[in-house]
Amino acid sequence: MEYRIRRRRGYVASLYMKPDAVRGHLDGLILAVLEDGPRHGYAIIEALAARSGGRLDLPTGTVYPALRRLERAGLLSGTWTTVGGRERRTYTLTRAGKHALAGQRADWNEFSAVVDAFLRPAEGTP
Amino acid sequence: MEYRIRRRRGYVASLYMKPDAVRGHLDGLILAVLEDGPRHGYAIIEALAARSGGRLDLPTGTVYPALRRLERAGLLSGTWTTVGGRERRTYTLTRAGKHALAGQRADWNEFSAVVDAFLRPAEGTP
DNA sequence: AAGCTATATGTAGGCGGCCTACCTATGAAT
DNA sequence: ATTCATAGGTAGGCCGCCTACATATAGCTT
Repeated sequence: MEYRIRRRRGYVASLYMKPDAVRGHLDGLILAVLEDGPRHGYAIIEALAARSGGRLDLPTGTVYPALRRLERAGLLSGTWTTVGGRERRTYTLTRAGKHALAGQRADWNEFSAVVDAFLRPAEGTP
Repeated sequence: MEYRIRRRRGYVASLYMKPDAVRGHLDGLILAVLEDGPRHGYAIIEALAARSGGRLDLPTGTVYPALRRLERAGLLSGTWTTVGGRERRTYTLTRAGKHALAGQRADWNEFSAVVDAFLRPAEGTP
């Protein structure tokens, strides 16, 4: 069932999407992407889309403010670089960011286990 | 790691809790509880706590409005009963509610698979 | 008798995180 | 020339959940 989070450009994506689903998990997703190495914002959005099979298609208005927030929080460090005449802000996971990512993983494991206890059992048993 | 969602009474519960985590999943949790049979609000809160090992301790101000909303939406039907001199509003899953629950399950499975792709892999491998 | 706890339901108001909608700019393709 | 992909950004708003509070009965303790 199609369940795309959000269209990057344009209007509504799907009838069954729930934009609120990422609430409280966005930071963890971004930190996880940056674990593979430094990336700039646009590349992060693409990595999120790629690794989720296109299901996670976050708008720039969601990701860019989040990156600045995470940088202010000390979890990321950002530096300006110019590639092919275009300005990029490349973000790198800090030590604190790695620590925060570990916490996000623990939180997600616990949370998803809790919800699984309610929403998983009768899944494939008609 | 302690990760309780919320205290039913009193103030803050835990340093590491994320109250926003249930966002967009609350309806599914409630519907899932009522799948086991009709229950009143207070019993639903207790069932959520019991089946989550105490990690899900939702405040009444969260659950009661949600129940009324779900009833208005036609997913639940509520009836007043008196048990031991106390008024109870007992909610039952409607046909539409069962259908919605199935949708919530599908949504959760897809969503959790997406987040797992980012937050699960390096979990237990230091 | 008074007080507290558990049971049971509810509302008003607010907070905050993400989204919508918009803007700017360059390089490449049509 | 215009459009698309790349790249970054902000302002304002929505809405879902939470906080805090209010109400009431039953049962237990002191």
